[in-house]
Amino acid sequence: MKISISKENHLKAIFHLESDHGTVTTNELAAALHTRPASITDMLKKLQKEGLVLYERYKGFSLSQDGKMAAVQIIRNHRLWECFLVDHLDFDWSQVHEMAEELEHLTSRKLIDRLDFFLGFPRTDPHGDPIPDSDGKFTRQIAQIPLPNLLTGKEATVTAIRPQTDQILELLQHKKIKIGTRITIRKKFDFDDSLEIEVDGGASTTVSALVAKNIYVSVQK
Amino acid sequence: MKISISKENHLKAIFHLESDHGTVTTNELAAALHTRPASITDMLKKLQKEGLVLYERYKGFSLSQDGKMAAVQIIRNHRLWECFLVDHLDFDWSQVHEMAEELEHLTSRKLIDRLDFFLGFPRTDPHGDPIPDSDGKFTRQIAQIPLPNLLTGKEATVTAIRPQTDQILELLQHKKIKIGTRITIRKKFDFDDSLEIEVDGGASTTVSALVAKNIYVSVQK
DNA sequence: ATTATATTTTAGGCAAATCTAAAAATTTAA
DNA sequence: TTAAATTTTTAGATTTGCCTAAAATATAAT
Ligand SMILES: [Mn+2]
Ligand SMILES: [Mn+2]
Ligand SMILES: [Mn+2]
Ligand SMILES: [Mn+2]
Repeated sequence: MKISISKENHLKAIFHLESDHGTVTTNELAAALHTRPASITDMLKKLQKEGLVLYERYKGFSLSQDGKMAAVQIIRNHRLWECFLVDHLDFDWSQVHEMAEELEHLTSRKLIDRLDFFLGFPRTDPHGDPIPDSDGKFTRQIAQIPLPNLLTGKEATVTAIRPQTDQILELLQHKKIKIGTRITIRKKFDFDDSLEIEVDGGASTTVSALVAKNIYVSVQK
Repeated sequence: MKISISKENHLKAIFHLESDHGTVTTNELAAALHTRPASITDMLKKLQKEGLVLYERYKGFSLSQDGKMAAVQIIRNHRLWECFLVDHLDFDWSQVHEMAEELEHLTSRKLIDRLDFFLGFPRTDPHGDPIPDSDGKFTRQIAQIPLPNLLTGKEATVTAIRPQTDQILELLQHKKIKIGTRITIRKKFDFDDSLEIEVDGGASTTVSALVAKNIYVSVQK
């Protein structure tokens, strides 16, 4: 009935890779989990026996419905704990991932549901990623676009940074940009695709095309 | 360097049994951990090799200084998480132990120290047990006595319930007695050693000798 | 002081999760 | 369409944490 921590990590990784590029391979999964392809094959056979993945040797694999549900639950745990760490223990988003990697495996369903209540049912984690509800349903996310696609002069809210590296975090922290920050593009420079932006209706600053591409914003709400 | 969850559980159990009756035996430890004596011997050999216990075959064993420090750290984690669960997630003390049993094994020292801060550096957990500080030092506890030893008419504060079973908790919950409750003995009945007590300066109630013996109180503070 | 009882340890095994090296299957390229 | 390269799987080990059954040791009772 209860899934081991290692199995949970495998299911979660499959889920993420599947969401990203529709399909997963043994090698990719091994890389994602810092393990070896042979170990993945071993684990896959066990997960299949438990009905958590559909697997045919040499042909590929994917999560079963049960596997998907299990994965989503862990992702929910992970993201809710990240909220707790950032909002209440005052960590910043670059630090919380590791800790959440452990916290996500706690087995009490009631604990996580109460935590959700305590946090006020947040809809996204500190990185802007959506948090599924207790039944595993992701609420429709508000449409988000990469910052370079935003029309000049139109105000928008930062909803995600992706991918989240320590380096971009450091840069954005310095420029006072985070999830929830309001941004308006003042000027687009065709020369290098850098942008001059206004941050929270105050000072202006310039970001490179690379930085801009990693910032996702939403014009609604 | 890092101690496995199972080893942490062993160290903690040894610590508790040692504190209780000064010494621990293989059988006791096996019972406490719901495992077999042979498994204890195996584990003891490993813990000795790592310098966490002092062990001589057939002669007995005890925690080394390192082992003691590790155990205290886990106990700190356990009790701080119990505080969080009761004070912020609104669980009651009978429910938190299991969850804390998992939470205590999280590896981030910084996490637990921030949690401590978030909680306001509590000195005892919801069961009245003392919480060591980040360096593993237990602050001197205020003197506590079993309720039957309290003088009639002298007001005191409930500081602990021991042992904590679900049954006594249920009873005390019904009578609105918990850690921090103020109690004054109004009458001691010699016939069965039951006590008539006043709870929080309000209504009076009667508790049996057995119940009274499990309630610890402090007159100071 | 023997003998009986209880405790503790060894011997041998098993399941989970990993690994390396080698074999098998698939995919890509010539 | 065969050969080469890549991917995936098997075979065989290892480590950790636990088990049962049997042997060793210590303790208690005649
Ligand atoms: Mn994890
Ligand atoms: Mn996240
Ligand atoms: Mn535990
Ligand atoms: Mn406690």
